[in-house]
Amino acid sequence: MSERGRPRTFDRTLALRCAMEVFWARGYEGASMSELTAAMGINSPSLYAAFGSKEALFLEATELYSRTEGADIWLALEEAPTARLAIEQFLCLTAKAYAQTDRPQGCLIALGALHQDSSRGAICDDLRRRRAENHSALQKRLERGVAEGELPADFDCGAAATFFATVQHGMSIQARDGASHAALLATVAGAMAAWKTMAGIVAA
Amino acid sequence: MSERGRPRTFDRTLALRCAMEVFWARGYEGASMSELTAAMGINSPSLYAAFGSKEALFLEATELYSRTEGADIWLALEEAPTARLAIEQFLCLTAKAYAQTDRPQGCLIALGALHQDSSRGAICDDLRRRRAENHSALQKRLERGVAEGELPADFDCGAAATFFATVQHGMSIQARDGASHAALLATVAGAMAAWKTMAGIVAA
DNA sequence: TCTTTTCTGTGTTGATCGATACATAATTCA
DNA sequence: TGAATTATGTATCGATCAACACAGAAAAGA
Repeated sequence: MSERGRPRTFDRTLALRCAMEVFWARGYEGASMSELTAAMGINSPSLYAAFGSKEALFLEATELYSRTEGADIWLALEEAPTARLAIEQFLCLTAKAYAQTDRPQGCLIALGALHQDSSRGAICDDLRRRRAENHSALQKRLERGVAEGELPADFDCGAAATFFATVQHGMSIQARDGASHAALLATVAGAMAAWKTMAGIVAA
Repeated sequence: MSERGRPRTFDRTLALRCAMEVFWARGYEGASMSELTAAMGINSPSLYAAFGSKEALFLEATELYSRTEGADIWLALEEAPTARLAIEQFLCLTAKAYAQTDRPQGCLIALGALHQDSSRGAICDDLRRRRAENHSALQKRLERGVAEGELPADFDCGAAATFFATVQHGMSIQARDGASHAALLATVAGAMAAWKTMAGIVAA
């Protein structure tokens, strides 16, 4: 915990947030070191001293993204009184977040590194793991709905979680195409229209 | 139509198909010239003589992709007897295509260039235009369903087209995560579960 | 004050990027 | 056959990539 040596002249967390925005807008390999250092307001050696490598910086940036940008969405999923409201809140908050124009559109975790490359397997694996965690969170919330009697016992929580996660991923591409909040809500409405049938048919 | 000069020693169409697969797997900027020339079996000057530039090659590759890989999906959309079957076929054929393991997973047009960059606006614009065309094709098929009395007059064809197009885009990411055919069909089932509600609520 | 430690800015590294110069080979036209 | 034309292979081009060497600057401990 000592502070020997020359102190850092930049805010590490703030610099990380700037890096996150660059990765968010450009993707992992689309973000060049010069673009990153320019956005962070530091020189390349300072970046490497503070974060290790471009790859390590990206992993820290996605971790920050998960903790900040995605927090309210996944919190709402847990705290909504019913599974149906949980999914609806989850999708509506996604639509709201993806439509904001003061930041990159869509999701860093969904779009950050879709093209596998031998040299960046760790990046792809990390994002894939986070997407799998999101799917798991959806599935668990649905299973809670089953346990609480809201959904029928034979409701296929895994398949439903896959569907809603896929809709959210599609919304990232939709947002990248410049979709408005209203257009994203049209997708949400479509996804929620499936709810009644999914829960009902199995129950009937 | 003359054939003056030394004849080309490679099959231009075959080389283009190889380039298409590289772009499909790696994305536009993820595909390097050395990777492209290796896959095409030619040297860099031959590539530039035959196609002009990396950007022009990509545009030709996406055109080939549209005409070949996507053809049956969009043909089924037009030829299905009802709008409902058209959408179902559209999604089922998508699931089948995206799950094939002998080619890259997901859609080249959906995933080819998601990260806007000043130096490749033409690429993004072209793919965005093709995605908009796909949305338009879905909307027109739904409007035909309205005209033919299958769907209520006030059915929101634009919103529904947005929803189904978004589901298809999400399936590209799902496929990139290694989803099986069955997993993709779970998403299709979810999307089709929305149909009854979407058509019914408006009609009621 | 002096040593140690850590950070900063300049400048540069080898590798790779997309794209070509150039000489040669292979074909058509005259 | 010879001139014109086009493709091929080798060998690069300048620019940019991610990453780092190095010397000087700024702090703490002695």
